[in-house]
Amino acid sequence: MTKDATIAVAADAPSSCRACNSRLSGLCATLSIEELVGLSRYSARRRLEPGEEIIGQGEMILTCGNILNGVIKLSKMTADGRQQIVGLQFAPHFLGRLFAEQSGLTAEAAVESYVCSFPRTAVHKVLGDNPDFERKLHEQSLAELDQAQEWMLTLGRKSALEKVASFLVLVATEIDQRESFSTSFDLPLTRLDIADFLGLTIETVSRQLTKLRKEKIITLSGTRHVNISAPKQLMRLADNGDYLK
Amino acid sequence: MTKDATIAVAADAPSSCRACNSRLSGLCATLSIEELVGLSRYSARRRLEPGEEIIGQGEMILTCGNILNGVIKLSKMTADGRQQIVGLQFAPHFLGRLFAEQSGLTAEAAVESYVCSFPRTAVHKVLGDNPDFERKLHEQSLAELDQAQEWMLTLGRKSALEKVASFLVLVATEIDQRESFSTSFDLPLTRLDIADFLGLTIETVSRQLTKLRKEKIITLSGTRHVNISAPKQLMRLADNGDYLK
DNA sequence: CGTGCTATTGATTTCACTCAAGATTGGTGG
DNA sequence: CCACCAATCTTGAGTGAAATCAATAGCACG
Repeated sequence: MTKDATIAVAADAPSSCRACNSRLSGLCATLSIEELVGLSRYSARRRLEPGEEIIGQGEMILTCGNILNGVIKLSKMTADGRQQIVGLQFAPHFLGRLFAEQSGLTAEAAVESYVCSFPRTAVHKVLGDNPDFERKLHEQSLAELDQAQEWMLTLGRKSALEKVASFLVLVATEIDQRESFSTSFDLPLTRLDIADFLGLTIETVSRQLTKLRKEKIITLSGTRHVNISAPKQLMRLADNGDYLK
Repeated sequence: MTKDATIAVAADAPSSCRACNSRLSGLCATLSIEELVGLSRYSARRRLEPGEEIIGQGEMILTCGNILNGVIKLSKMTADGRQQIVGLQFAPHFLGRLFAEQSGLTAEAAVESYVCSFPRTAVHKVLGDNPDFERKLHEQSLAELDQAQEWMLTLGRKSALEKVASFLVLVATEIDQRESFSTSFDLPLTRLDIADFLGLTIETVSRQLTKLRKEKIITLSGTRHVNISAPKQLMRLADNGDYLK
């Protein structure tokens, strides 16, 4: 293939992919133009309402895809209905287990979200041909494992106040791809979701937020918007709360 | 290569690999004889005392390897010294992050253990050449993620009694490669380790074990040996404890 | 057999949960 | 535009499960 041909083909990148963050920094960055075109033939952009389910615990996995925008929560339930959120996924995360038949957890939109989804089989094909793709996917899985293990420390060993601080730091870090730490943002979760993520009750979450507000570490406007006025203190509290009781 | 040559080479499998479970069902099952011979040149069998550290949180990752025997605990600590065990690894699990420079956690032997370790660089070489190897490693990472997420549910939403039951079920399931559920085994962890795994204190762990003993679900001999007399009840309790208060 | 470590048991405290009102909020229709 | 409504969130009072503090008991080692 000549250099000119390459440029000509590059111009043929699917229009929907050109402005996409997954193409820039996500999984799609590992794809050739040909693979991208091939995949995009089967792709579907989908809008998800808050609370709308992508897949339920125990269901067959038929699709996978990139988060374009929004926040997806992954959760598990006990037999008697207690719920735990085991992961929050932000753009441009790739969703979907390519090697499993059944989903071990429920994935649903926490807020209005957009995903670019593919049939599992189409992605499977790329996986065999493109080692970079599998590598990137593998690295993403390992990053997810790191986050899960970090969160185990939070769930098992931190106080309620530290848990809420840890949650705010997590959201501040992940909510906006363009910033490494946002000091002003809307919470992507309701109080109930936050409680299910932290292993607490909504009342306890509310009390800890009030405490952070009274300590002038954050300000709240409405029920969703957070301003972090003392990021350093919040981060210290998230790691271990011994400087403030 | 002729068939005879293949057989001749097969006979040349390193003697230390012939009886090894990793070769049978672990990561080494994906290696060719040549790769196996190549790697085994750099491999070292190492004995670990209980409590002996393989790598500490924040240290450089220089080696990786298979667990031949024993149990390795992975843990994290907060700035002020609270500890959480974030994973237990049994044979023939492969240990070591091949894509990270620094370890995010501490890995140490819970009981006397044997590992077959390699320089990271040697394994990295195989990784580039052998897609099956990366696939297997990736699948192992995903299994680890599943376990971590399952444990998040345990940490966040289960009572102390349910947590201890969940731990016993986990050990019964993993301790012996030859059995899918052992009803008689030695605990690989001290009470302190169990507490650090479950996000509890040693006193609470002890009280819950006593409760299980009094309910005739388990019997204890000495401080380490457990007999599960009512596996069904224990499993029910591990999922959710509403049948026994 | 001590001796030291690990585990159990008991008494008390504390933090987060439960139960119970209210207060905001944001959405809807008069 | 404003009043009302349902849902979500906050606050308060009391309870309870697990933590803490404090002995005691069991076990494994020399």
